[in-house]
Amino acid sequence: MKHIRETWKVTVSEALGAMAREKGLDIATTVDNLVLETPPKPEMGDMGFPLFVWSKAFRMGPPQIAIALAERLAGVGPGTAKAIGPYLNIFLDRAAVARTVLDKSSRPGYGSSGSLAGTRIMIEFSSPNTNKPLHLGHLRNDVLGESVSRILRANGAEVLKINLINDRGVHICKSMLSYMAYGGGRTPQDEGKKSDHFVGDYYVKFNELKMADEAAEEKAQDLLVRWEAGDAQVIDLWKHMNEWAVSGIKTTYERTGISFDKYYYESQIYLTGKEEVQKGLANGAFFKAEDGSVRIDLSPIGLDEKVLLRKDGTSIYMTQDIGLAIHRHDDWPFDRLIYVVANEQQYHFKVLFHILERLGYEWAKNLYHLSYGLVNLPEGRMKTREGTVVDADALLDTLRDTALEEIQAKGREEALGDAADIAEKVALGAVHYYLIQATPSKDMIFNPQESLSFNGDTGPYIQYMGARISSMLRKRDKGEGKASDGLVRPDLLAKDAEWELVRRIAAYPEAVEQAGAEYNPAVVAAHLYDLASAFSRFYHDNPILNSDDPDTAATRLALADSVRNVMKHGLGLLCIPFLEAM
RNA sequence: GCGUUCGUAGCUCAGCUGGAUAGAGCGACGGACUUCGAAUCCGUAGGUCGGGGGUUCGACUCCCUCCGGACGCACCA
Repeated sequence: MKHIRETWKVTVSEALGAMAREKGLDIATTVDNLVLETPPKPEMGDMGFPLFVWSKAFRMGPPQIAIALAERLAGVGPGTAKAIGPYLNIFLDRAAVARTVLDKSSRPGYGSSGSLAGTRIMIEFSSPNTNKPLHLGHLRNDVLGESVSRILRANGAEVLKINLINDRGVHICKSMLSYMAYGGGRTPQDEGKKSDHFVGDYYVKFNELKMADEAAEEKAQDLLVRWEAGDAQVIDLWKHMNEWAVSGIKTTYERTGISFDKYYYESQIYLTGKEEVQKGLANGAFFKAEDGSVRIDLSPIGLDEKVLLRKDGTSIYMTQDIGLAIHRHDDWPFDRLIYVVANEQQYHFKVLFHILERLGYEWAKNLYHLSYGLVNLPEGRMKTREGTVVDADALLDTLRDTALEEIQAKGREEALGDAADIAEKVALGAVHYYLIQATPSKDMIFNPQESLSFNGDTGPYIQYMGARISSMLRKRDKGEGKASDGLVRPDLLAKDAEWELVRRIAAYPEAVEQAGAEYNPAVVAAHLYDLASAFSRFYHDNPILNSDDPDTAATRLALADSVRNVMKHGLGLLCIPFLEAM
């Protein structure tokens, strides 16, 4: 489909150029000046060139230009050019296009491309703290990062997914201190709790501790100092609690299908970057302030000053990130490094990227902050202090249970075999789709009930369409219907109803490409929903397996199979399980 | 105060980077199961695209300005 568009762009720009020469006009008629879009209605054609811009130069009305072009291009293909008002629209040869689309889309990798072949992209996401379990906000980060990674890979990029575990700092010490006070040496196993929740509960209990002990905050600070000094007792406890937290978090990753190629631990790298700052001081990128701290003047980007090393020489968050970025580029030279981090840190990244540029790293321009918005609830904002944070595991459990109830209510347990497993996958599809369908940069409201709804723009709806098609194909394979007596005939797909599906299948690879270029999985999500709903309409109105005519049955089943292939591929990119039945 | 960002149907979101009559879903109302799974489908109502200027043949889209929300503006991470 894409090459057809490119061909027509060249054809039309050349025709415009020829027209200009004949009229003795000097007009720049390059392909770049041509806009090609999709007409709002299928009966207007498959693609169209608006001709308004050429009006002045040619001293002709756009409709006249359209007519002149259509005459000039009579007989030129692929398809036919027609003047429709101020537009030159292209009507494709549906049977011919259907033939190639059906052929391509019946192959496994359909939707993948090489548009990013040869590029190495590092992507950092999730980056949890080890003092509490994952919550709804993390789920957005995780599915965004994982999905973008998969989309980039589908476009041919070499991707390295990394996770920076935030395993040190005062917040970690707080849960440790709380455990020292209330834990009594107990383990997650003792209490029968998922280990990250076990740790998180002590972090919450720190609030109680503060009530009981006014010096709690100071003691936490003190614990941090002892940790940095390598105090054996502190380190030992830290290791235990950290392991509990991390292993629990990894369990949730497994549950949601998130994975990483490499883990970085803040405890191991928090001292890096100091040398780099010294180098910057030496070459004049930074300066030493009167109080002895090392700073950078950010006036070139309209900001103030930023401290990079405290007067006592200790480093801060920024220092660490400078060192880490350089370290990573040495480790694995990338063409692009994407940080999937909430939008509240956009200032941090703006400064970080600028600093790296000032330090003279030309690759600094290849750093990108994939900023995403907060997830709120219909009831309002999630607040840690008010205990309104939605725990990721609990949310998935609730949705899974609701889905299971629905399966039971429909009496489909028998047909499914492992109903609990299906319910879990529906829950996952519900959450992931809901989180991914909104534009990443915007804040969003997550409505759990709505996400699980089986009709509307949801994950389960798309899963359901996939299951229905799968069901049909199973029946064909068992010999039901007349399809096996028929031939697949693409010419039967030229009617509006079928063509609607063909063009969506044809456009799918471009959606994947666009999603990759924009780092926006929502593009794929929207495409899948459109496809699913178009298919739903189609099979409601038209018999497929049960067509009386064998050729029609065979052809429509082939079309359904292609729809299914696209869904499978697309849902895979969005971390949503494809279901054969539900 | 400064910076970034968002404001589209009652609610949740799209809108192909400036083009054809601004679209979906939910909710509301009304329809469709002796037929491939009704966890579905169809129809109706609902809009001054936050307000006002400007650029353009053409603006939800670009510029300015005001209003409203969010987030930042640490020697926290």
